Amino acid sequence: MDSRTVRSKFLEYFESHEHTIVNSSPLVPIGDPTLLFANAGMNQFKDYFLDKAVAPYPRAASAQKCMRVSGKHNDLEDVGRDGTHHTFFEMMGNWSFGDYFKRDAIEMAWELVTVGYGLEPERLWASVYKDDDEAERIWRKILPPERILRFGEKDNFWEMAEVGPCGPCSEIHYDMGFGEGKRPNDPGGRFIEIWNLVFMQYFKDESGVVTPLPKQHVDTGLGLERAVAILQGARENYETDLFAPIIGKVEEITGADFNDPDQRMPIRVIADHIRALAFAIADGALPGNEGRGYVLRRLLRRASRFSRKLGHHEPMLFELVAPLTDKMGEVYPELVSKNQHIVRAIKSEEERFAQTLDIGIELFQDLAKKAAAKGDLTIWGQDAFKLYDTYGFPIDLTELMASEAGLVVDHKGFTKEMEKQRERARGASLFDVVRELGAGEWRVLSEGADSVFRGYEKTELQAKVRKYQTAADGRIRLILDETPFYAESGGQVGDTGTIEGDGWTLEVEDTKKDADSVVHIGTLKGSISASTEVFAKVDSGRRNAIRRNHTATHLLHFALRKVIGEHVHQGGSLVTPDRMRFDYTHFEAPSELQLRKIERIVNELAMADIPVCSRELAYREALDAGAMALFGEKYGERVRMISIEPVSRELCGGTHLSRTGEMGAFLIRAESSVGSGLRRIEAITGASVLDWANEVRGERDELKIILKAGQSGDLVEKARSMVAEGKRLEATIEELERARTGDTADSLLLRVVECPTGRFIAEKVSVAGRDLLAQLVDEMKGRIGTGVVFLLADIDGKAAIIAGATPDMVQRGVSAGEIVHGASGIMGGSGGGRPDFAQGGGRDMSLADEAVSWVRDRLRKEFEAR
RNA sequence: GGGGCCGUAGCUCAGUUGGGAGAGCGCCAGAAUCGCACUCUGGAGGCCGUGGGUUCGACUCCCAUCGGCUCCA
Repeated sequence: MDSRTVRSKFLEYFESHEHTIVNSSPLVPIGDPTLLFANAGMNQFKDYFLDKAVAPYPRAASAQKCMRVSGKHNDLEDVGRDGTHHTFFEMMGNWSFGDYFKRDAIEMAWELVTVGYGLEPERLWASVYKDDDEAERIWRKILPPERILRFGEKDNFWEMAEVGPCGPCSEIHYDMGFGEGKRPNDPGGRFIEIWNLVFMQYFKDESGVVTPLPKQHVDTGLGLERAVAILQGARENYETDLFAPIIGKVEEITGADFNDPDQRMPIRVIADHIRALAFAIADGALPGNEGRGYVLRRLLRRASRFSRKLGHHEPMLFELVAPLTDKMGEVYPELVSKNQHIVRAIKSEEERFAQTLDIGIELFQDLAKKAAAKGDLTIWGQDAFKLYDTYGFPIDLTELMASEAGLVVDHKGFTKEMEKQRERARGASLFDVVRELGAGEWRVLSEGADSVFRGYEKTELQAKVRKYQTAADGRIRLILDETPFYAESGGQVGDTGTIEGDGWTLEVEDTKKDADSVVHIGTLKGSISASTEVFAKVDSGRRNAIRRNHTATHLLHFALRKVIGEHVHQGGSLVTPDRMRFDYTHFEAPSELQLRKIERIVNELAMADIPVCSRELAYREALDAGAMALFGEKYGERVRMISIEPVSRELCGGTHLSRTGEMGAFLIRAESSVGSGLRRIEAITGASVLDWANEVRGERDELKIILKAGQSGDLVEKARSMVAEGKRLEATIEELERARTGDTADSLLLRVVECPTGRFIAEKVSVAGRDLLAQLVDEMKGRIGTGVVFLLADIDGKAAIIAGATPDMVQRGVSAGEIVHGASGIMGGSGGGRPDFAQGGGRDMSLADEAVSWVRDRLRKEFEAR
């Protein structure tokens, strides 16, 4: 049975049992900051279990893309060591939202496993939580009692977090028939857990007290890779049809052999990581240096290191995208549509890593040389850590290179440094959590459904207050039964406006979403009374500006694809009343010409004054109609499609114009790079364009006046000639200064003081700059042949002092530095330098003569002494 | 979110207690050649990322900011 059949059998089975089949949510979760990547089938249903939202269907089933690379579920280090751990995998599951419970869940699972998948019942075992008699009773009707086992919290009790829904679970285990172990949960690999059924029936509060939930849910998980391995009789997950094409390609490129025990682990790692990378990138993530991007970077580097272990030093991971896409592209079409993007992202990251390695190797060789010079055979932990921490050079590579050079790495020191680094990061992140606390209790004023959004039709309406609370910063958070306020979502900022009640007004400064509720946040004038009737009014001028910018993003999206190419996809956007920001996938900066073209297309579409239609329909129906769904965005069953025919159909919950003509005008203000493969356009519409034009016009008019270009004069030509003139003048001044310095030099020659053992000049001169003074000192040194030159000049009200001594004088012990030091000290400054050339300065020019005469006295004495 | 490192000529980089901005490659011109390459000679090209501060004086020290790399969360 191939993997596709395993997956489709699962979904078809539950579909035939009244389950709604739900698409996998993207790996990159939006609207859940607690999660780096989707890591379980239930992620997208979390709000239903937490009772924050009502499930639109009583039962559901899905095959969910998952990644476990950080946090509680971190399988990264185990990947490759055995045949069962993965960073990326698919989790199949079925759910009941307050519908069926233990009996149906167990019976359906059993039927699918034995009848649907045809596993021998004799090889199956069940486990239940030690206190769950109900589950055991149900199993007893299916299995002999000796194959039903009870386990404690560790194996058979599930909780979402420290606080939240929890409950016992029951697992189905399969006896592989080989390997060690006598019964499930024994080490040795003979028994494999294939399906975990979680029965959510309790709620655990802060103090650890467990109370029954009003509604009982079921959450199950059956790992696809594991199921496929069992059904194909494979010894491990990597020997199934899911991985075979990828491994085949690795063998082809590197010449390695998966059956060679030494090469098995590297190949597993590569095959696993490429799947995680490709799927994550397809869902909108990119390798980078923080957050989920950083996880991807680490995955890629780990895979790349292992490909080097196989003796392959060129980028190769990107070539594995093709076999993966062939295998899974039909089920996950994003692999196909983003193919080019995925390949390029991976390839460029591989190249970047190669560069990092090159730099690291050089640094390592420096270290090795230094160690050798000291006769020390150790690479110290601090150095190894610096190599790792600052330059990203992998520690295992440092160790490898060290042993090749006959050196040892101070492993203890390295771990110590690493631990220090962890402590720092932990200490810092704890701080954040504290700040989140401190919001007051909710005060409930009326019961019933809340936050029905009316903002598509109206900007003001009569409403009822449901509840409110005081936030930590003293602002009020308020929820209505229905509202015209749009809550921040899909890049569009929240509305502002007012909510007026009986004797009070809330100035709404921001509107946000909490699960399905619309929270109005603002400052309160007066105090909220018991009467719940209010009048809610959105700042409609601001809203209109937002609508213009939002519709513009859709048109821009179209124009970008038309001018730059179909591979362009929206990566994210920000829509505010003042401007819009649009991130898109592309690998190089568009040319000025392309940008002008894009701008023109959007403006032409605005001038064509096309109607903007919105329609609510089923998600699948919308996709069939060719609507563009953005990756990274979570969609419900019913979606809103915004269409501007014939150029644009997008799923979007935002507020839009009714006709494109209302946009007025569209202007691109900036185009820049956000990161590799992602670029950003910032643009404005409507009156903002006029404001911009006026600003530019104002500047132009001012320039005309300043440059005296007149009404008809050519501003550019004028500016050009002025700059040229400026350059010419600078050159002339420099020449004149130099000539004057020359003159000064001539006249200084007349002021040379002759002593029996040499001569010197100590004078106050007038030059324009410090560098000219230095030149003059050099010049004079040359002219007097042997002796000392001391010059002082007024530069911007402060004294610049420079002295020089000819080499023979230096040999005789004269120090220009000491002279400058003394002279500058007199003038309230300081200075120093080399014996042959020194400079300094003073604050008080009125002491110049005093300083000069001090120098003369000192030099006279020195010359007499020698 | 918390650290570390780096921003100097078109490119790769040097710049040693704060004291006159450098090298190699590339570019331009000249010499040599029938011509090209090599070679030799000369030259152009720098707000030392940006903005503050300390100082007589900052590429150098301090603070902020922007950009790149990197580690931890």
